[in-house]
Amino acid sequence: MEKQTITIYDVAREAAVSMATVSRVVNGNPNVKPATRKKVLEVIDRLDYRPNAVARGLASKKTTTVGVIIPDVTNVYFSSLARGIDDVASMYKYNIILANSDGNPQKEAQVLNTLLAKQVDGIIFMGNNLTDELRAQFARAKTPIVLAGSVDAKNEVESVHVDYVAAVEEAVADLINHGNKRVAFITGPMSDPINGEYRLKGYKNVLAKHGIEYDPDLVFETDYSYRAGEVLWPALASAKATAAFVGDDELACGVLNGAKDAGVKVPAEFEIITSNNSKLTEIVRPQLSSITQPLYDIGAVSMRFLTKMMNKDDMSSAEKTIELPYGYIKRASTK
Amino acid sequence: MEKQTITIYDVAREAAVSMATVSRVVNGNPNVKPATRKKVLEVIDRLDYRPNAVARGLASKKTTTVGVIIPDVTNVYFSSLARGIDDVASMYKYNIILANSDGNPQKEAQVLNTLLAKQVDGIIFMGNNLTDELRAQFARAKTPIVLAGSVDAKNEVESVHVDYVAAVEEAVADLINHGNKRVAFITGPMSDPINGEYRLKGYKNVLAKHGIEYDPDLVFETDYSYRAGEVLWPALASAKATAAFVGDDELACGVLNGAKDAGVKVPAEFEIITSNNSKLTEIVRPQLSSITQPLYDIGAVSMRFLTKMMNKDDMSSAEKTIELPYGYIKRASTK
DNA sequence: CTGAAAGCGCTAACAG
DNA sequence: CTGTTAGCGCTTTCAG
Repeated sequence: MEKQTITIYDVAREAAVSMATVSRVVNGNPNVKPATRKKVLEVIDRLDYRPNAVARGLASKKTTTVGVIIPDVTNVYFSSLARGIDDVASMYKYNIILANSDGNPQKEAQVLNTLLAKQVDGIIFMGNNLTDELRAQFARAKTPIVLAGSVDAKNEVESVHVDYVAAVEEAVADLINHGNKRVAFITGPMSDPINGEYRLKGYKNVLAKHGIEYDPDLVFETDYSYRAGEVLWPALASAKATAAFVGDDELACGVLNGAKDAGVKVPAEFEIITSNNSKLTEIVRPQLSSITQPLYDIGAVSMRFLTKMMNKDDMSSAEKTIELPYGYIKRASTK
Repeated sequence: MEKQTITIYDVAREAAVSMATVSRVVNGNPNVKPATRKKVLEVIDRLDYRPNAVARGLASKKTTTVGVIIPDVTNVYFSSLARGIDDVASMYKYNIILANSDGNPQKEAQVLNTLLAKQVDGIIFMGNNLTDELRAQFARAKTPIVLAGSVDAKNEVESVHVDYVAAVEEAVADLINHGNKRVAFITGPMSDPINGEYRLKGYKNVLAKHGIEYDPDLVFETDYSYRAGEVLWPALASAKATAAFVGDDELACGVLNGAKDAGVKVPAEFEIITSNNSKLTEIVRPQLSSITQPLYDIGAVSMRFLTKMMNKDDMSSAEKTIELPYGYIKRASTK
């Protein structure tokens, strides 16, 4: 019942060379005579030798694995990022340790700790709200970190995302150009700077640009759920909103269905623009017009960025923030 | 610029004890005098010492990380399982290395290899179709493995899932009881035994039980996509189907919308039952009746199962297969 | 209850 | 081009 692990030493003995040589061929070091390389390779194959990555990690101080902190894999927004991350990670021979945090600062801190204990070479963080404590922990850790699809309000840690301000400006401007004077602003928690800072700023900007006064009654802060949107209609109606910008697709589907269930015609009587262009936007009827974000790419670029940071210790020259282009797709929920 | 890592040795020196003692307190070994424990703890705290999990892994031959092979995190079915897995994993102090395989046998084999190289303590595999080669690789590896929400047609590998045969029987029986004589069977690839073997068997069973002849024209093998379902209506119509069992929610949404767009009334003229009860079922109109599977629980139970396997080497007594109960929820897409 | 010492399997100088 | 020799940081007997 023993777990007869065969080691580099076994290979060395069988091939009648030193461990160093075996190590060299395993790591593709060119300084090995083709003949001996061939011999070693044969033995490796015969013995079915598989290098122990843990030992290698201890000796080389590199684990070729990166930690990924995600609020919830079940959320398509984040899982899309995660997919992008994993794809380029494996492209660069890295593996991903995935940990759900529920956006809970306590869990995030805890997870970050075990990730560091496991000696990950880098970390990708997705989270709505970067607390000061966490930022401090990041600073202390000498491990490269990048925020994916998230922002650091204080801009201290590197990140990749889209220009949320501009995206919202464009969306809301469209709504206003359709004649809407009262456009609702519906998002998740304002504690997330994406909502409370950038998107809101964009919203206010366009309003000002069009000489419309900002009315707090048109701002709805909810959580990111279908249900939250579904029950929102009465409130929207009494606020006399005739259109809405929504910060999340699931939430938008709820708003849409809530309105429809109340007999409201979309887009004739009420227009909706959502933010993530996930599959949901095409599944509901009418299909939702949406800001488009290159979710997969944000993940992919984040990981690519991280690989660069993990290679050179000198990143001083590079920008801390990478902004990817957003877009807009018109569907049937707007005129 | 140096990465001043502080080790167990530093702690030992500062606390004026041996490494062994430090190790004991770190690992909660009771054989330490409270006084010395306290002293060590203080030093650990003062030095901000964090045990190196890699070194620990090498010495103890346990990494407290398990590998998770998933077709695509972006798919809600699988990400739900993954969430369940991660939650109980972290409950047991394990971390997850998550790797996407796209259900591609080659990638699966490759990923499995690197997972083993990284000395994971166990593996959870989600995949549609377990090839013989992979099964062989599993057998060779001395690492515990369990299939989550997936089946091994040959029943050699431990797994947890629902009774697919019975679930489909129930769903289709319901449709037949509503007077439907021609019920379509729409699923993803038949190469997945869940579809080609279990579900299809369930479908045929009920048909037989109700004296209805099996008609291959009513069987639609597509891929798991919204689009695939959307374009299916013409074929369904010409096959004279009046109801359908669908093996995937996204696919079902496509079928539903395709039918609706063709002016078909659901459920009056066409009934639909889908299989995974994901959020999608509640977002479309009419909402979809669905078989319910405890996805999160399947993941959670799989991981729990795995922890048991990782602890005792003796698993001979236990069942290889854990079957979780499925359910059925009636919504508006059936009469 | 505590310490000494031998590795875990591999990489990385450093010689040659 | 190849071998020797130290470790990497921690766990784990084995003594005492």
